[in-house]
Amino acid sequence: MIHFDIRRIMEKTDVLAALAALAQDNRLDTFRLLVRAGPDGLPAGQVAAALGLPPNTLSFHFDRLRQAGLVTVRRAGRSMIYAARFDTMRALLGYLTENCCEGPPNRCGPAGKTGRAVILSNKDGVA
Amino acid sequence: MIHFDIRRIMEKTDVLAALAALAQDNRLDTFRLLVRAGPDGLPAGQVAAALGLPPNTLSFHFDRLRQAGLVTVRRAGRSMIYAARFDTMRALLGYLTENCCEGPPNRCGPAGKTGRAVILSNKDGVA
DNA sequence: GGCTCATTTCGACAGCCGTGGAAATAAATC
DNA sequence: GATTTATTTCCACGGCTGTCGAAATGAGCC
Repeated sequence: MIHFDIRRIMEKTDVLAALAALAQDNRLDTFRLLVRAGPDGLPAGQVAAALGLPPNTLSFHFDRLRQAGLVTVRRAGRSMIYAARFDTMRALLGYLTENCCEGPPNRCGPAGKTGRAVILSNKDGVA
Repeated sequence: MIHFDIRRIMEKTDVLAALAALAQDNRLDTFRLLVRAGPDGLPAGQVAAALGLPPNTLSFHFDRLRQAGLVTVRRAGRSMIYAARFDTMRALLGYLTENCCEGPPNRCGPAGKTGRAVILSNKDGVA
């Protein structure tokens, strides 16, 4: 049996756009909300209400997310319905895993397995 | 048998910092280079040479990466040696997978399995 | 101590970002 | 067509970002 795995590898420029889109408080919240909402998405107003953002500000952020390929829009009556694009998110994770997690050898397999403790938030970054 | 999986979950603020740190051309390049270099890291000058960046500019970016917890520094003679922090990267991927990839149900399992094609870079984001 | 090499800090600058008020557009409802 | 509702576009503003020249720091070497 043959698998069609015709999946375009994400270009670095796309990755940068997606990262920049998610690297903002309100946008990350927005995207997470859409993710939880699933593929049917949510009307803009509902997101605005949930996050307590003025509609024009939110519109600005939606535009960023859309240009980064992280959400889709469709119109339903007078509402604009935004939905997360899981394919892009998956591609982003793929890129990060492949390019930013594997020295030789892969250092980003599931962490728990080895029983090694992972201490985070060492802001100084001094070893 | 008992596993010690004592791993601090990344806070949203840490996630934002890491995303912002990676969402920049030169910094993403820098980090990828360090990842490929593995846990021994690379002296700053070597990175500067590889990427063709003036040393002060690179220093600026290293600082961002360090504050985001994505790299460590140690001094060796007169060189500063930077190394990628795989634990942070792993935590970031964990956060993104959990918070930005699972609607109900998880939509970010490995893509190829279903044979579904994944078309990317639809900049318009119109379905 | 003086000299050189590696890197960081300082200071300045143009440009992008996030925000929100006000006006414009788009669609339903009467 | 007029009104209401949902959302976007326009505009302006303060603040942060990325860059780089110039000076400062730090470490090895003679």
